[in-house]
Amino acid sequence: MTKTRTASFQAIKTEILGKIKNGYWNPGDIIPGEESLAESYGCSRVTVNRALRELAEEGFVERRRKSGTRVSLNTSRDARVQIPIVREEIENKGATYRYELILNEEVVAPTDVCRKMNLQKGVKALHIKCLHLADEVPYQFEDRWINLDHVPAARETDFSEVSPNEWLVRKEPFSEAEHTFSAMLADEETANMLEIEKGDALFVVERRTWREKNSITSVKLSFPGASYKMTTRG
Amino acid sequence: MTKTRTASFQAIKTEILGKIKNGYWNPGDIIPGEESLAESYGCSRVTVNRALRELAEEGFVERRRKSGTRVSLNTSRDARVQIPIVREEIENKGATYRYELILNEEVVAPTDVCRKMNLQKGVKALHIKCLHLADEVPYQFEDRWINLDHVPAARETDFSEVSPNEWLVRKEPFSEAEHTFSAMLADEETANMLEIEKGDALFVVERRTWREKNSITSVKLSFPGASYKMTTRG
DNA sequence: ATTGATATTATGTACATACATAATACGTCA
DNA sequence: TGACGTATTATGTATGTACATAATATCAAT
Repeated sequence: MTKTRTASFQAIKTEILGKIKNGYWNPGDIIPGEESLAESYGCSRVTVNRALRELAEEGFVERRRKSGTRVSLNTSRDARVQIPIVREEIENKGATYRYELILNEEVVAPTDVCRKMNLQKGVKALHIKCLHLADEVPYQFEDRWINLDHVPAARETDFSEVSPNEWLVRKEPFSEAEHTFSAMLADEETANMLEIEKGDALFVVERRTWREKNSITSVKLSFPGASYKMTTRG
Repeated sequence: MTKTRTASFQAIKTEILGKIKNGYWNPGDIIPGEESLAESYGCSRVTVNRALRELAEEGFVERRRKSGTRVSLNTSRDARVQIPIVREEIENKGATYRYELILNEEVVAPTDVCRKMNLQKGVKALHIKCLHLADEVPYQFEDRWINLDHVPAARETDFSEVSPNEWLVRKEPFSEAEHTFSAMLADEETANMLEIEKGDALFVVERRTWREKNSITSVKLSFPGASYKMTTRG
């Protein structure tokens, strides 16, 4: 058992993580208790506790009272994806952002939208279509529905100036969201908008947004598959 | 300022999060210091510290010494994606998993693979292609390269029995990975393998795996875009 | 044997306290 | 005015202590 000089929870974290990564402890193995680790690292149990707690949050170990701490069996991988605001994504690439409103009307929501947004059948909702361009090249086509019951202010908003996404982010900053990624072939409308061929590949992100169980918006974002990639960090 | 009865860091977390979500504190606002919160919640500063620290980790607030804690401007959204092992993904759907090895040869890696895996030009690597089926229907086509310098044991492994992914997960459980998602059109080989048409949409996950800066493997996983969706939790 | 009460144990949380550290504010000196 | 050192301040971390809680182990009663 190696002994470290300093006794910071960070150092202990990396120390333990190292032993996990280099196979000193294998998946499924039980690692020593907090008390005993504290002693061998020459620090208090609380410090070891924090190190182990964070390692558990990060998925390296699993902890159970009475049983102890064991190295995770690590069956699935967790990846964090950052889903930026289009404008920032484009500007970060050094390109000029432009936004174009295509459609903005209050209509009865179709069945699939009602289902996704938990709407009563026959209820009207705000339907918005718009296009985001990078250096005048179509970058993302957005097809959105907004629940007017929970976001009535959307009715009086001029979406030819602000994109609905940025408006909503400011209006409902801390809503919950679910994202779905998929690939599909471009239909005629989307192809026209993105200036690609019908039948080209699309990378599609669908996002549903809620605030305290109340559906706020549902949006389908289409990217030209040939040029778009989404990468995880870490 | 509402006063909670119990003084647990969890309760304080939800209390503060509530005030952020319902707009009592807006993005950019500074929230009271730990000391003052501790007093108003009737607990110690350490407890408030933990609540705020976790809120910061979760992205709701940003903290800086001396300046204090402020509500995040929340410009981009973070989503966590779970990338499961194919076999488990299929079995969790209640389908029967089958695996088929298509190709397994040690050859000179092409330029793009060398670049991705940081290999010397002209170096040999292990090239594996295989297919994962759910109830005998092709589900995922896998095209993988393994760095034999860092995983020499792969040379003597019989990949007709174990899939390379599962073998690697057991061999190198805590490696780092980078994932890239994209959409493309199926080429002839992939279409044949997945029993779809050439030109159909593919959802593609590319994963590069490292262990302490050493490239281990690089894999391209292709799913029929029409049937595959990947969804985030939380 | 099965059940149920009880002891044991490892982790989980809380607190008072102390010191560390980063960033800002401020006042002095040139 | 501007540069630089110092005080101030809010967060960051560490420790000893205490009690809470969940899960297992143990043992007695039926």
